[in-house]
Amino acid sequence: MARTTGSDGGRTEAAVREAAVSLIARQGYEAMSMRQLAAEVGVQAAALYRYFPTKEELLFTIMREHMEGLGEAWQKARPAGPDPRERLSAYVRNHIAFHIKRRHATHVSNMELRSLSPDRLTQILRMRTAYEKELRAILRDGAEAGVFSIEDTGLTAMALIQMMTGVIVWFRPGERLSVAEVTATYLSMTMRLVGATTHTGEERDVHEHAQLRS
Amino acid sequence: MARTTGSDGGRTEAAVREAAVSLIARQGYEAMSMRQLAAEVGVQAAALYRYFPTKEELLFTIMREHMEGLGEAWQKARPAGPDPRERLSAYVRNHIAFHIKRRHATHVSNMELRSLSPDRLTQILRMRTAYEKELRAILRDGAEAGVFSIEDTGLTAMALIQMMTGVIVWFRPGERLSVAEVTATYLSMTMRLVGATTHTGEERDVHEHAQLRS
DNA sequence: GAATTAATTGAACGTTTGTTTTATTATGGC
DNA sequence: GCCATAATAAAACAAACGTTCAATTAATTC
Repeated sequence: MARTTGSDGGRTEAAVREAAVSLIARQGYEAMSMRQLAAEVGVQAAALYRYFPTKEELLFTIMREHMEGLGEAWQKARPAGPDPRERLSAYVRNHIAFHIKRRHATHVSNMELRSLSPDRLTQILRMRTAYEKELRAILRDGAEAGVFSIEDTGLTAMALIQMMTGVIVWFRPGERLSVAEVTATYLSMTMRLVGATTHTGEERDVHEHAQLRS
Repeated sequence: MARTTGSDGGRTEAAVREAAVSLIARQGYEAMSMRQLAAEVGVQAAALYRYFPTKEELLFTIMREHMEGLGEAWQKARPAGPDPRERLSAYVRNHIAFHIKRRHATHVSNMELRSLSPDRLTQILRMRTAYEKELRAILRDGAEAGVFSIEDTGLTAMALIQMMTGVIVWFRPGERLSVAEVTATYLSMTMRLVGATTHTGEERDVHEHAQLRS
C-alpha cells in the first residue's frame, strides 16, 4: 500500500532503465506497456512516474545516453596520429565493440526514432550525424592522401556504417564466431571496400588474407 | 449508413494495402490504428474487416507479398551463365533496384517482424533465408573458382545485404544521386569487398574507378 | 422489376492504454 | 523517538484500442 522495505530510488531507476531497454528492444516501444515494464521491475506502474515524467521521456533518455556513450567511447578510442588507415581501423573496432556490447540499446536507438517528438528526434539525429561525420572525415583525409580509393565519401560512409551496425542483427555471443574473429573479418572487408593501400607496400592493392573459413 | 455508390471491393482492398504499407512504414505497426488506416482509405474501420480478418493478418499479407516479389524479381534477373562476377553483379543490381522501388514495404518487412506470431514469423524468415542463400552460393562459387577472395562466406553475405538494404534508410529519389549512380558505386564497393578479379586481367586486384565525387 | 449478393455504415463491446491523485509506509537526520 | 521526506501502492480517469453486430443501401442477376 505504500513504501516497501528496502526500497531505494537509485536502484529502482537503474532497474527501470535496464528493463525498459530490454523490453523495448524485444517488443518495440509502442508494444511495451508501462504496466508490463513495472511488473518486470517488480513495482506498480505509478512508481515509474517518480523517475520519468512520461513514457516518451523514458525512451528519449535511453537513446540520448546511448548516443552520448557512443561518442565518448570514440573520443577515448580515437588515435592521436594522423594516419587514415589507423584512424579507420580504430573507428571500425570501436563501432563494432560498442554495438555488440550494447546490442539492445542500439536496437532501440535505431528502430524507435519515429516514436520521438520532432524536437527530440532532432536532438538524437544531431548526435548521430556528429558521430558519422568523424567517419566521413577519415575517409576524406585518406582519399586526399592517396591511401584510400573512394568514389563518394558520403555514400561510402553510409555503406560502412550500415554494414558494421548490421552485426547486431545476426551476431549472438557464444555462437560460431567470437567478437575478435568478427571484428577482424569486418576490418579486412572495410579496408578492401575503401581500397586501402597496404601499410608496407607502395602499390595500391587489396589486403590479402588467408582463407580461414568457406 | 450502408453501401456507398461506386464502391468496389477490389479497389478498396488495394487501397487498404497501399495505405497500410505507407502508414506502417512511417509510424510503425503498433502505432497505426485501424481507425486511422480506415480514415486514410476514406472508409469506416469496420469495412477493413471485410478484407483482412485481423490487423496482424494484414501485416502478414503485406510482408509475404513483398518477400514473394523479391524472390520473383531475382528469378527473372538471374543470369543464365555461371560466371560468379556476373551473377553477383546481377544480384546487387536487382537488390538495390527492388528495395529502392519498394522502400516502404521493405521497411515494414524488416522492422515489424516482431509483431508477427511465431509461425507467421517462421514463414517470412524462411523466405528471407532462401533469398540470402542465393547470395551465399554465388560467393562460395566465386571463392572456389578463385575469382573472389573471401574470408567467411556467411559473414560476407550478411555484410553485403546489410550494406545494400541500408540504401533505403538514406536514399531519397531526386536528391543528390540518381539510382543509377548509387547502383554503380555500390557495385564497385561490392566487387572490392569480395576481392573480385577484374574481368580481363589475370592478376588479383581491385576494380579501379575514376574519382567522381569527394 | 424482384431477388440476391456485395459493400459499407454506425453503434457498441470489453480491454487496455498512459497518466494522475490520494493515501500510506519506510527511511535518514536530529 | 520524532519529523520531514522519499518511495511506493491502490484506485481511478478518460481516451483509445481491435473487433463484432445488425442494419442499410448499391450493384448484379435473372
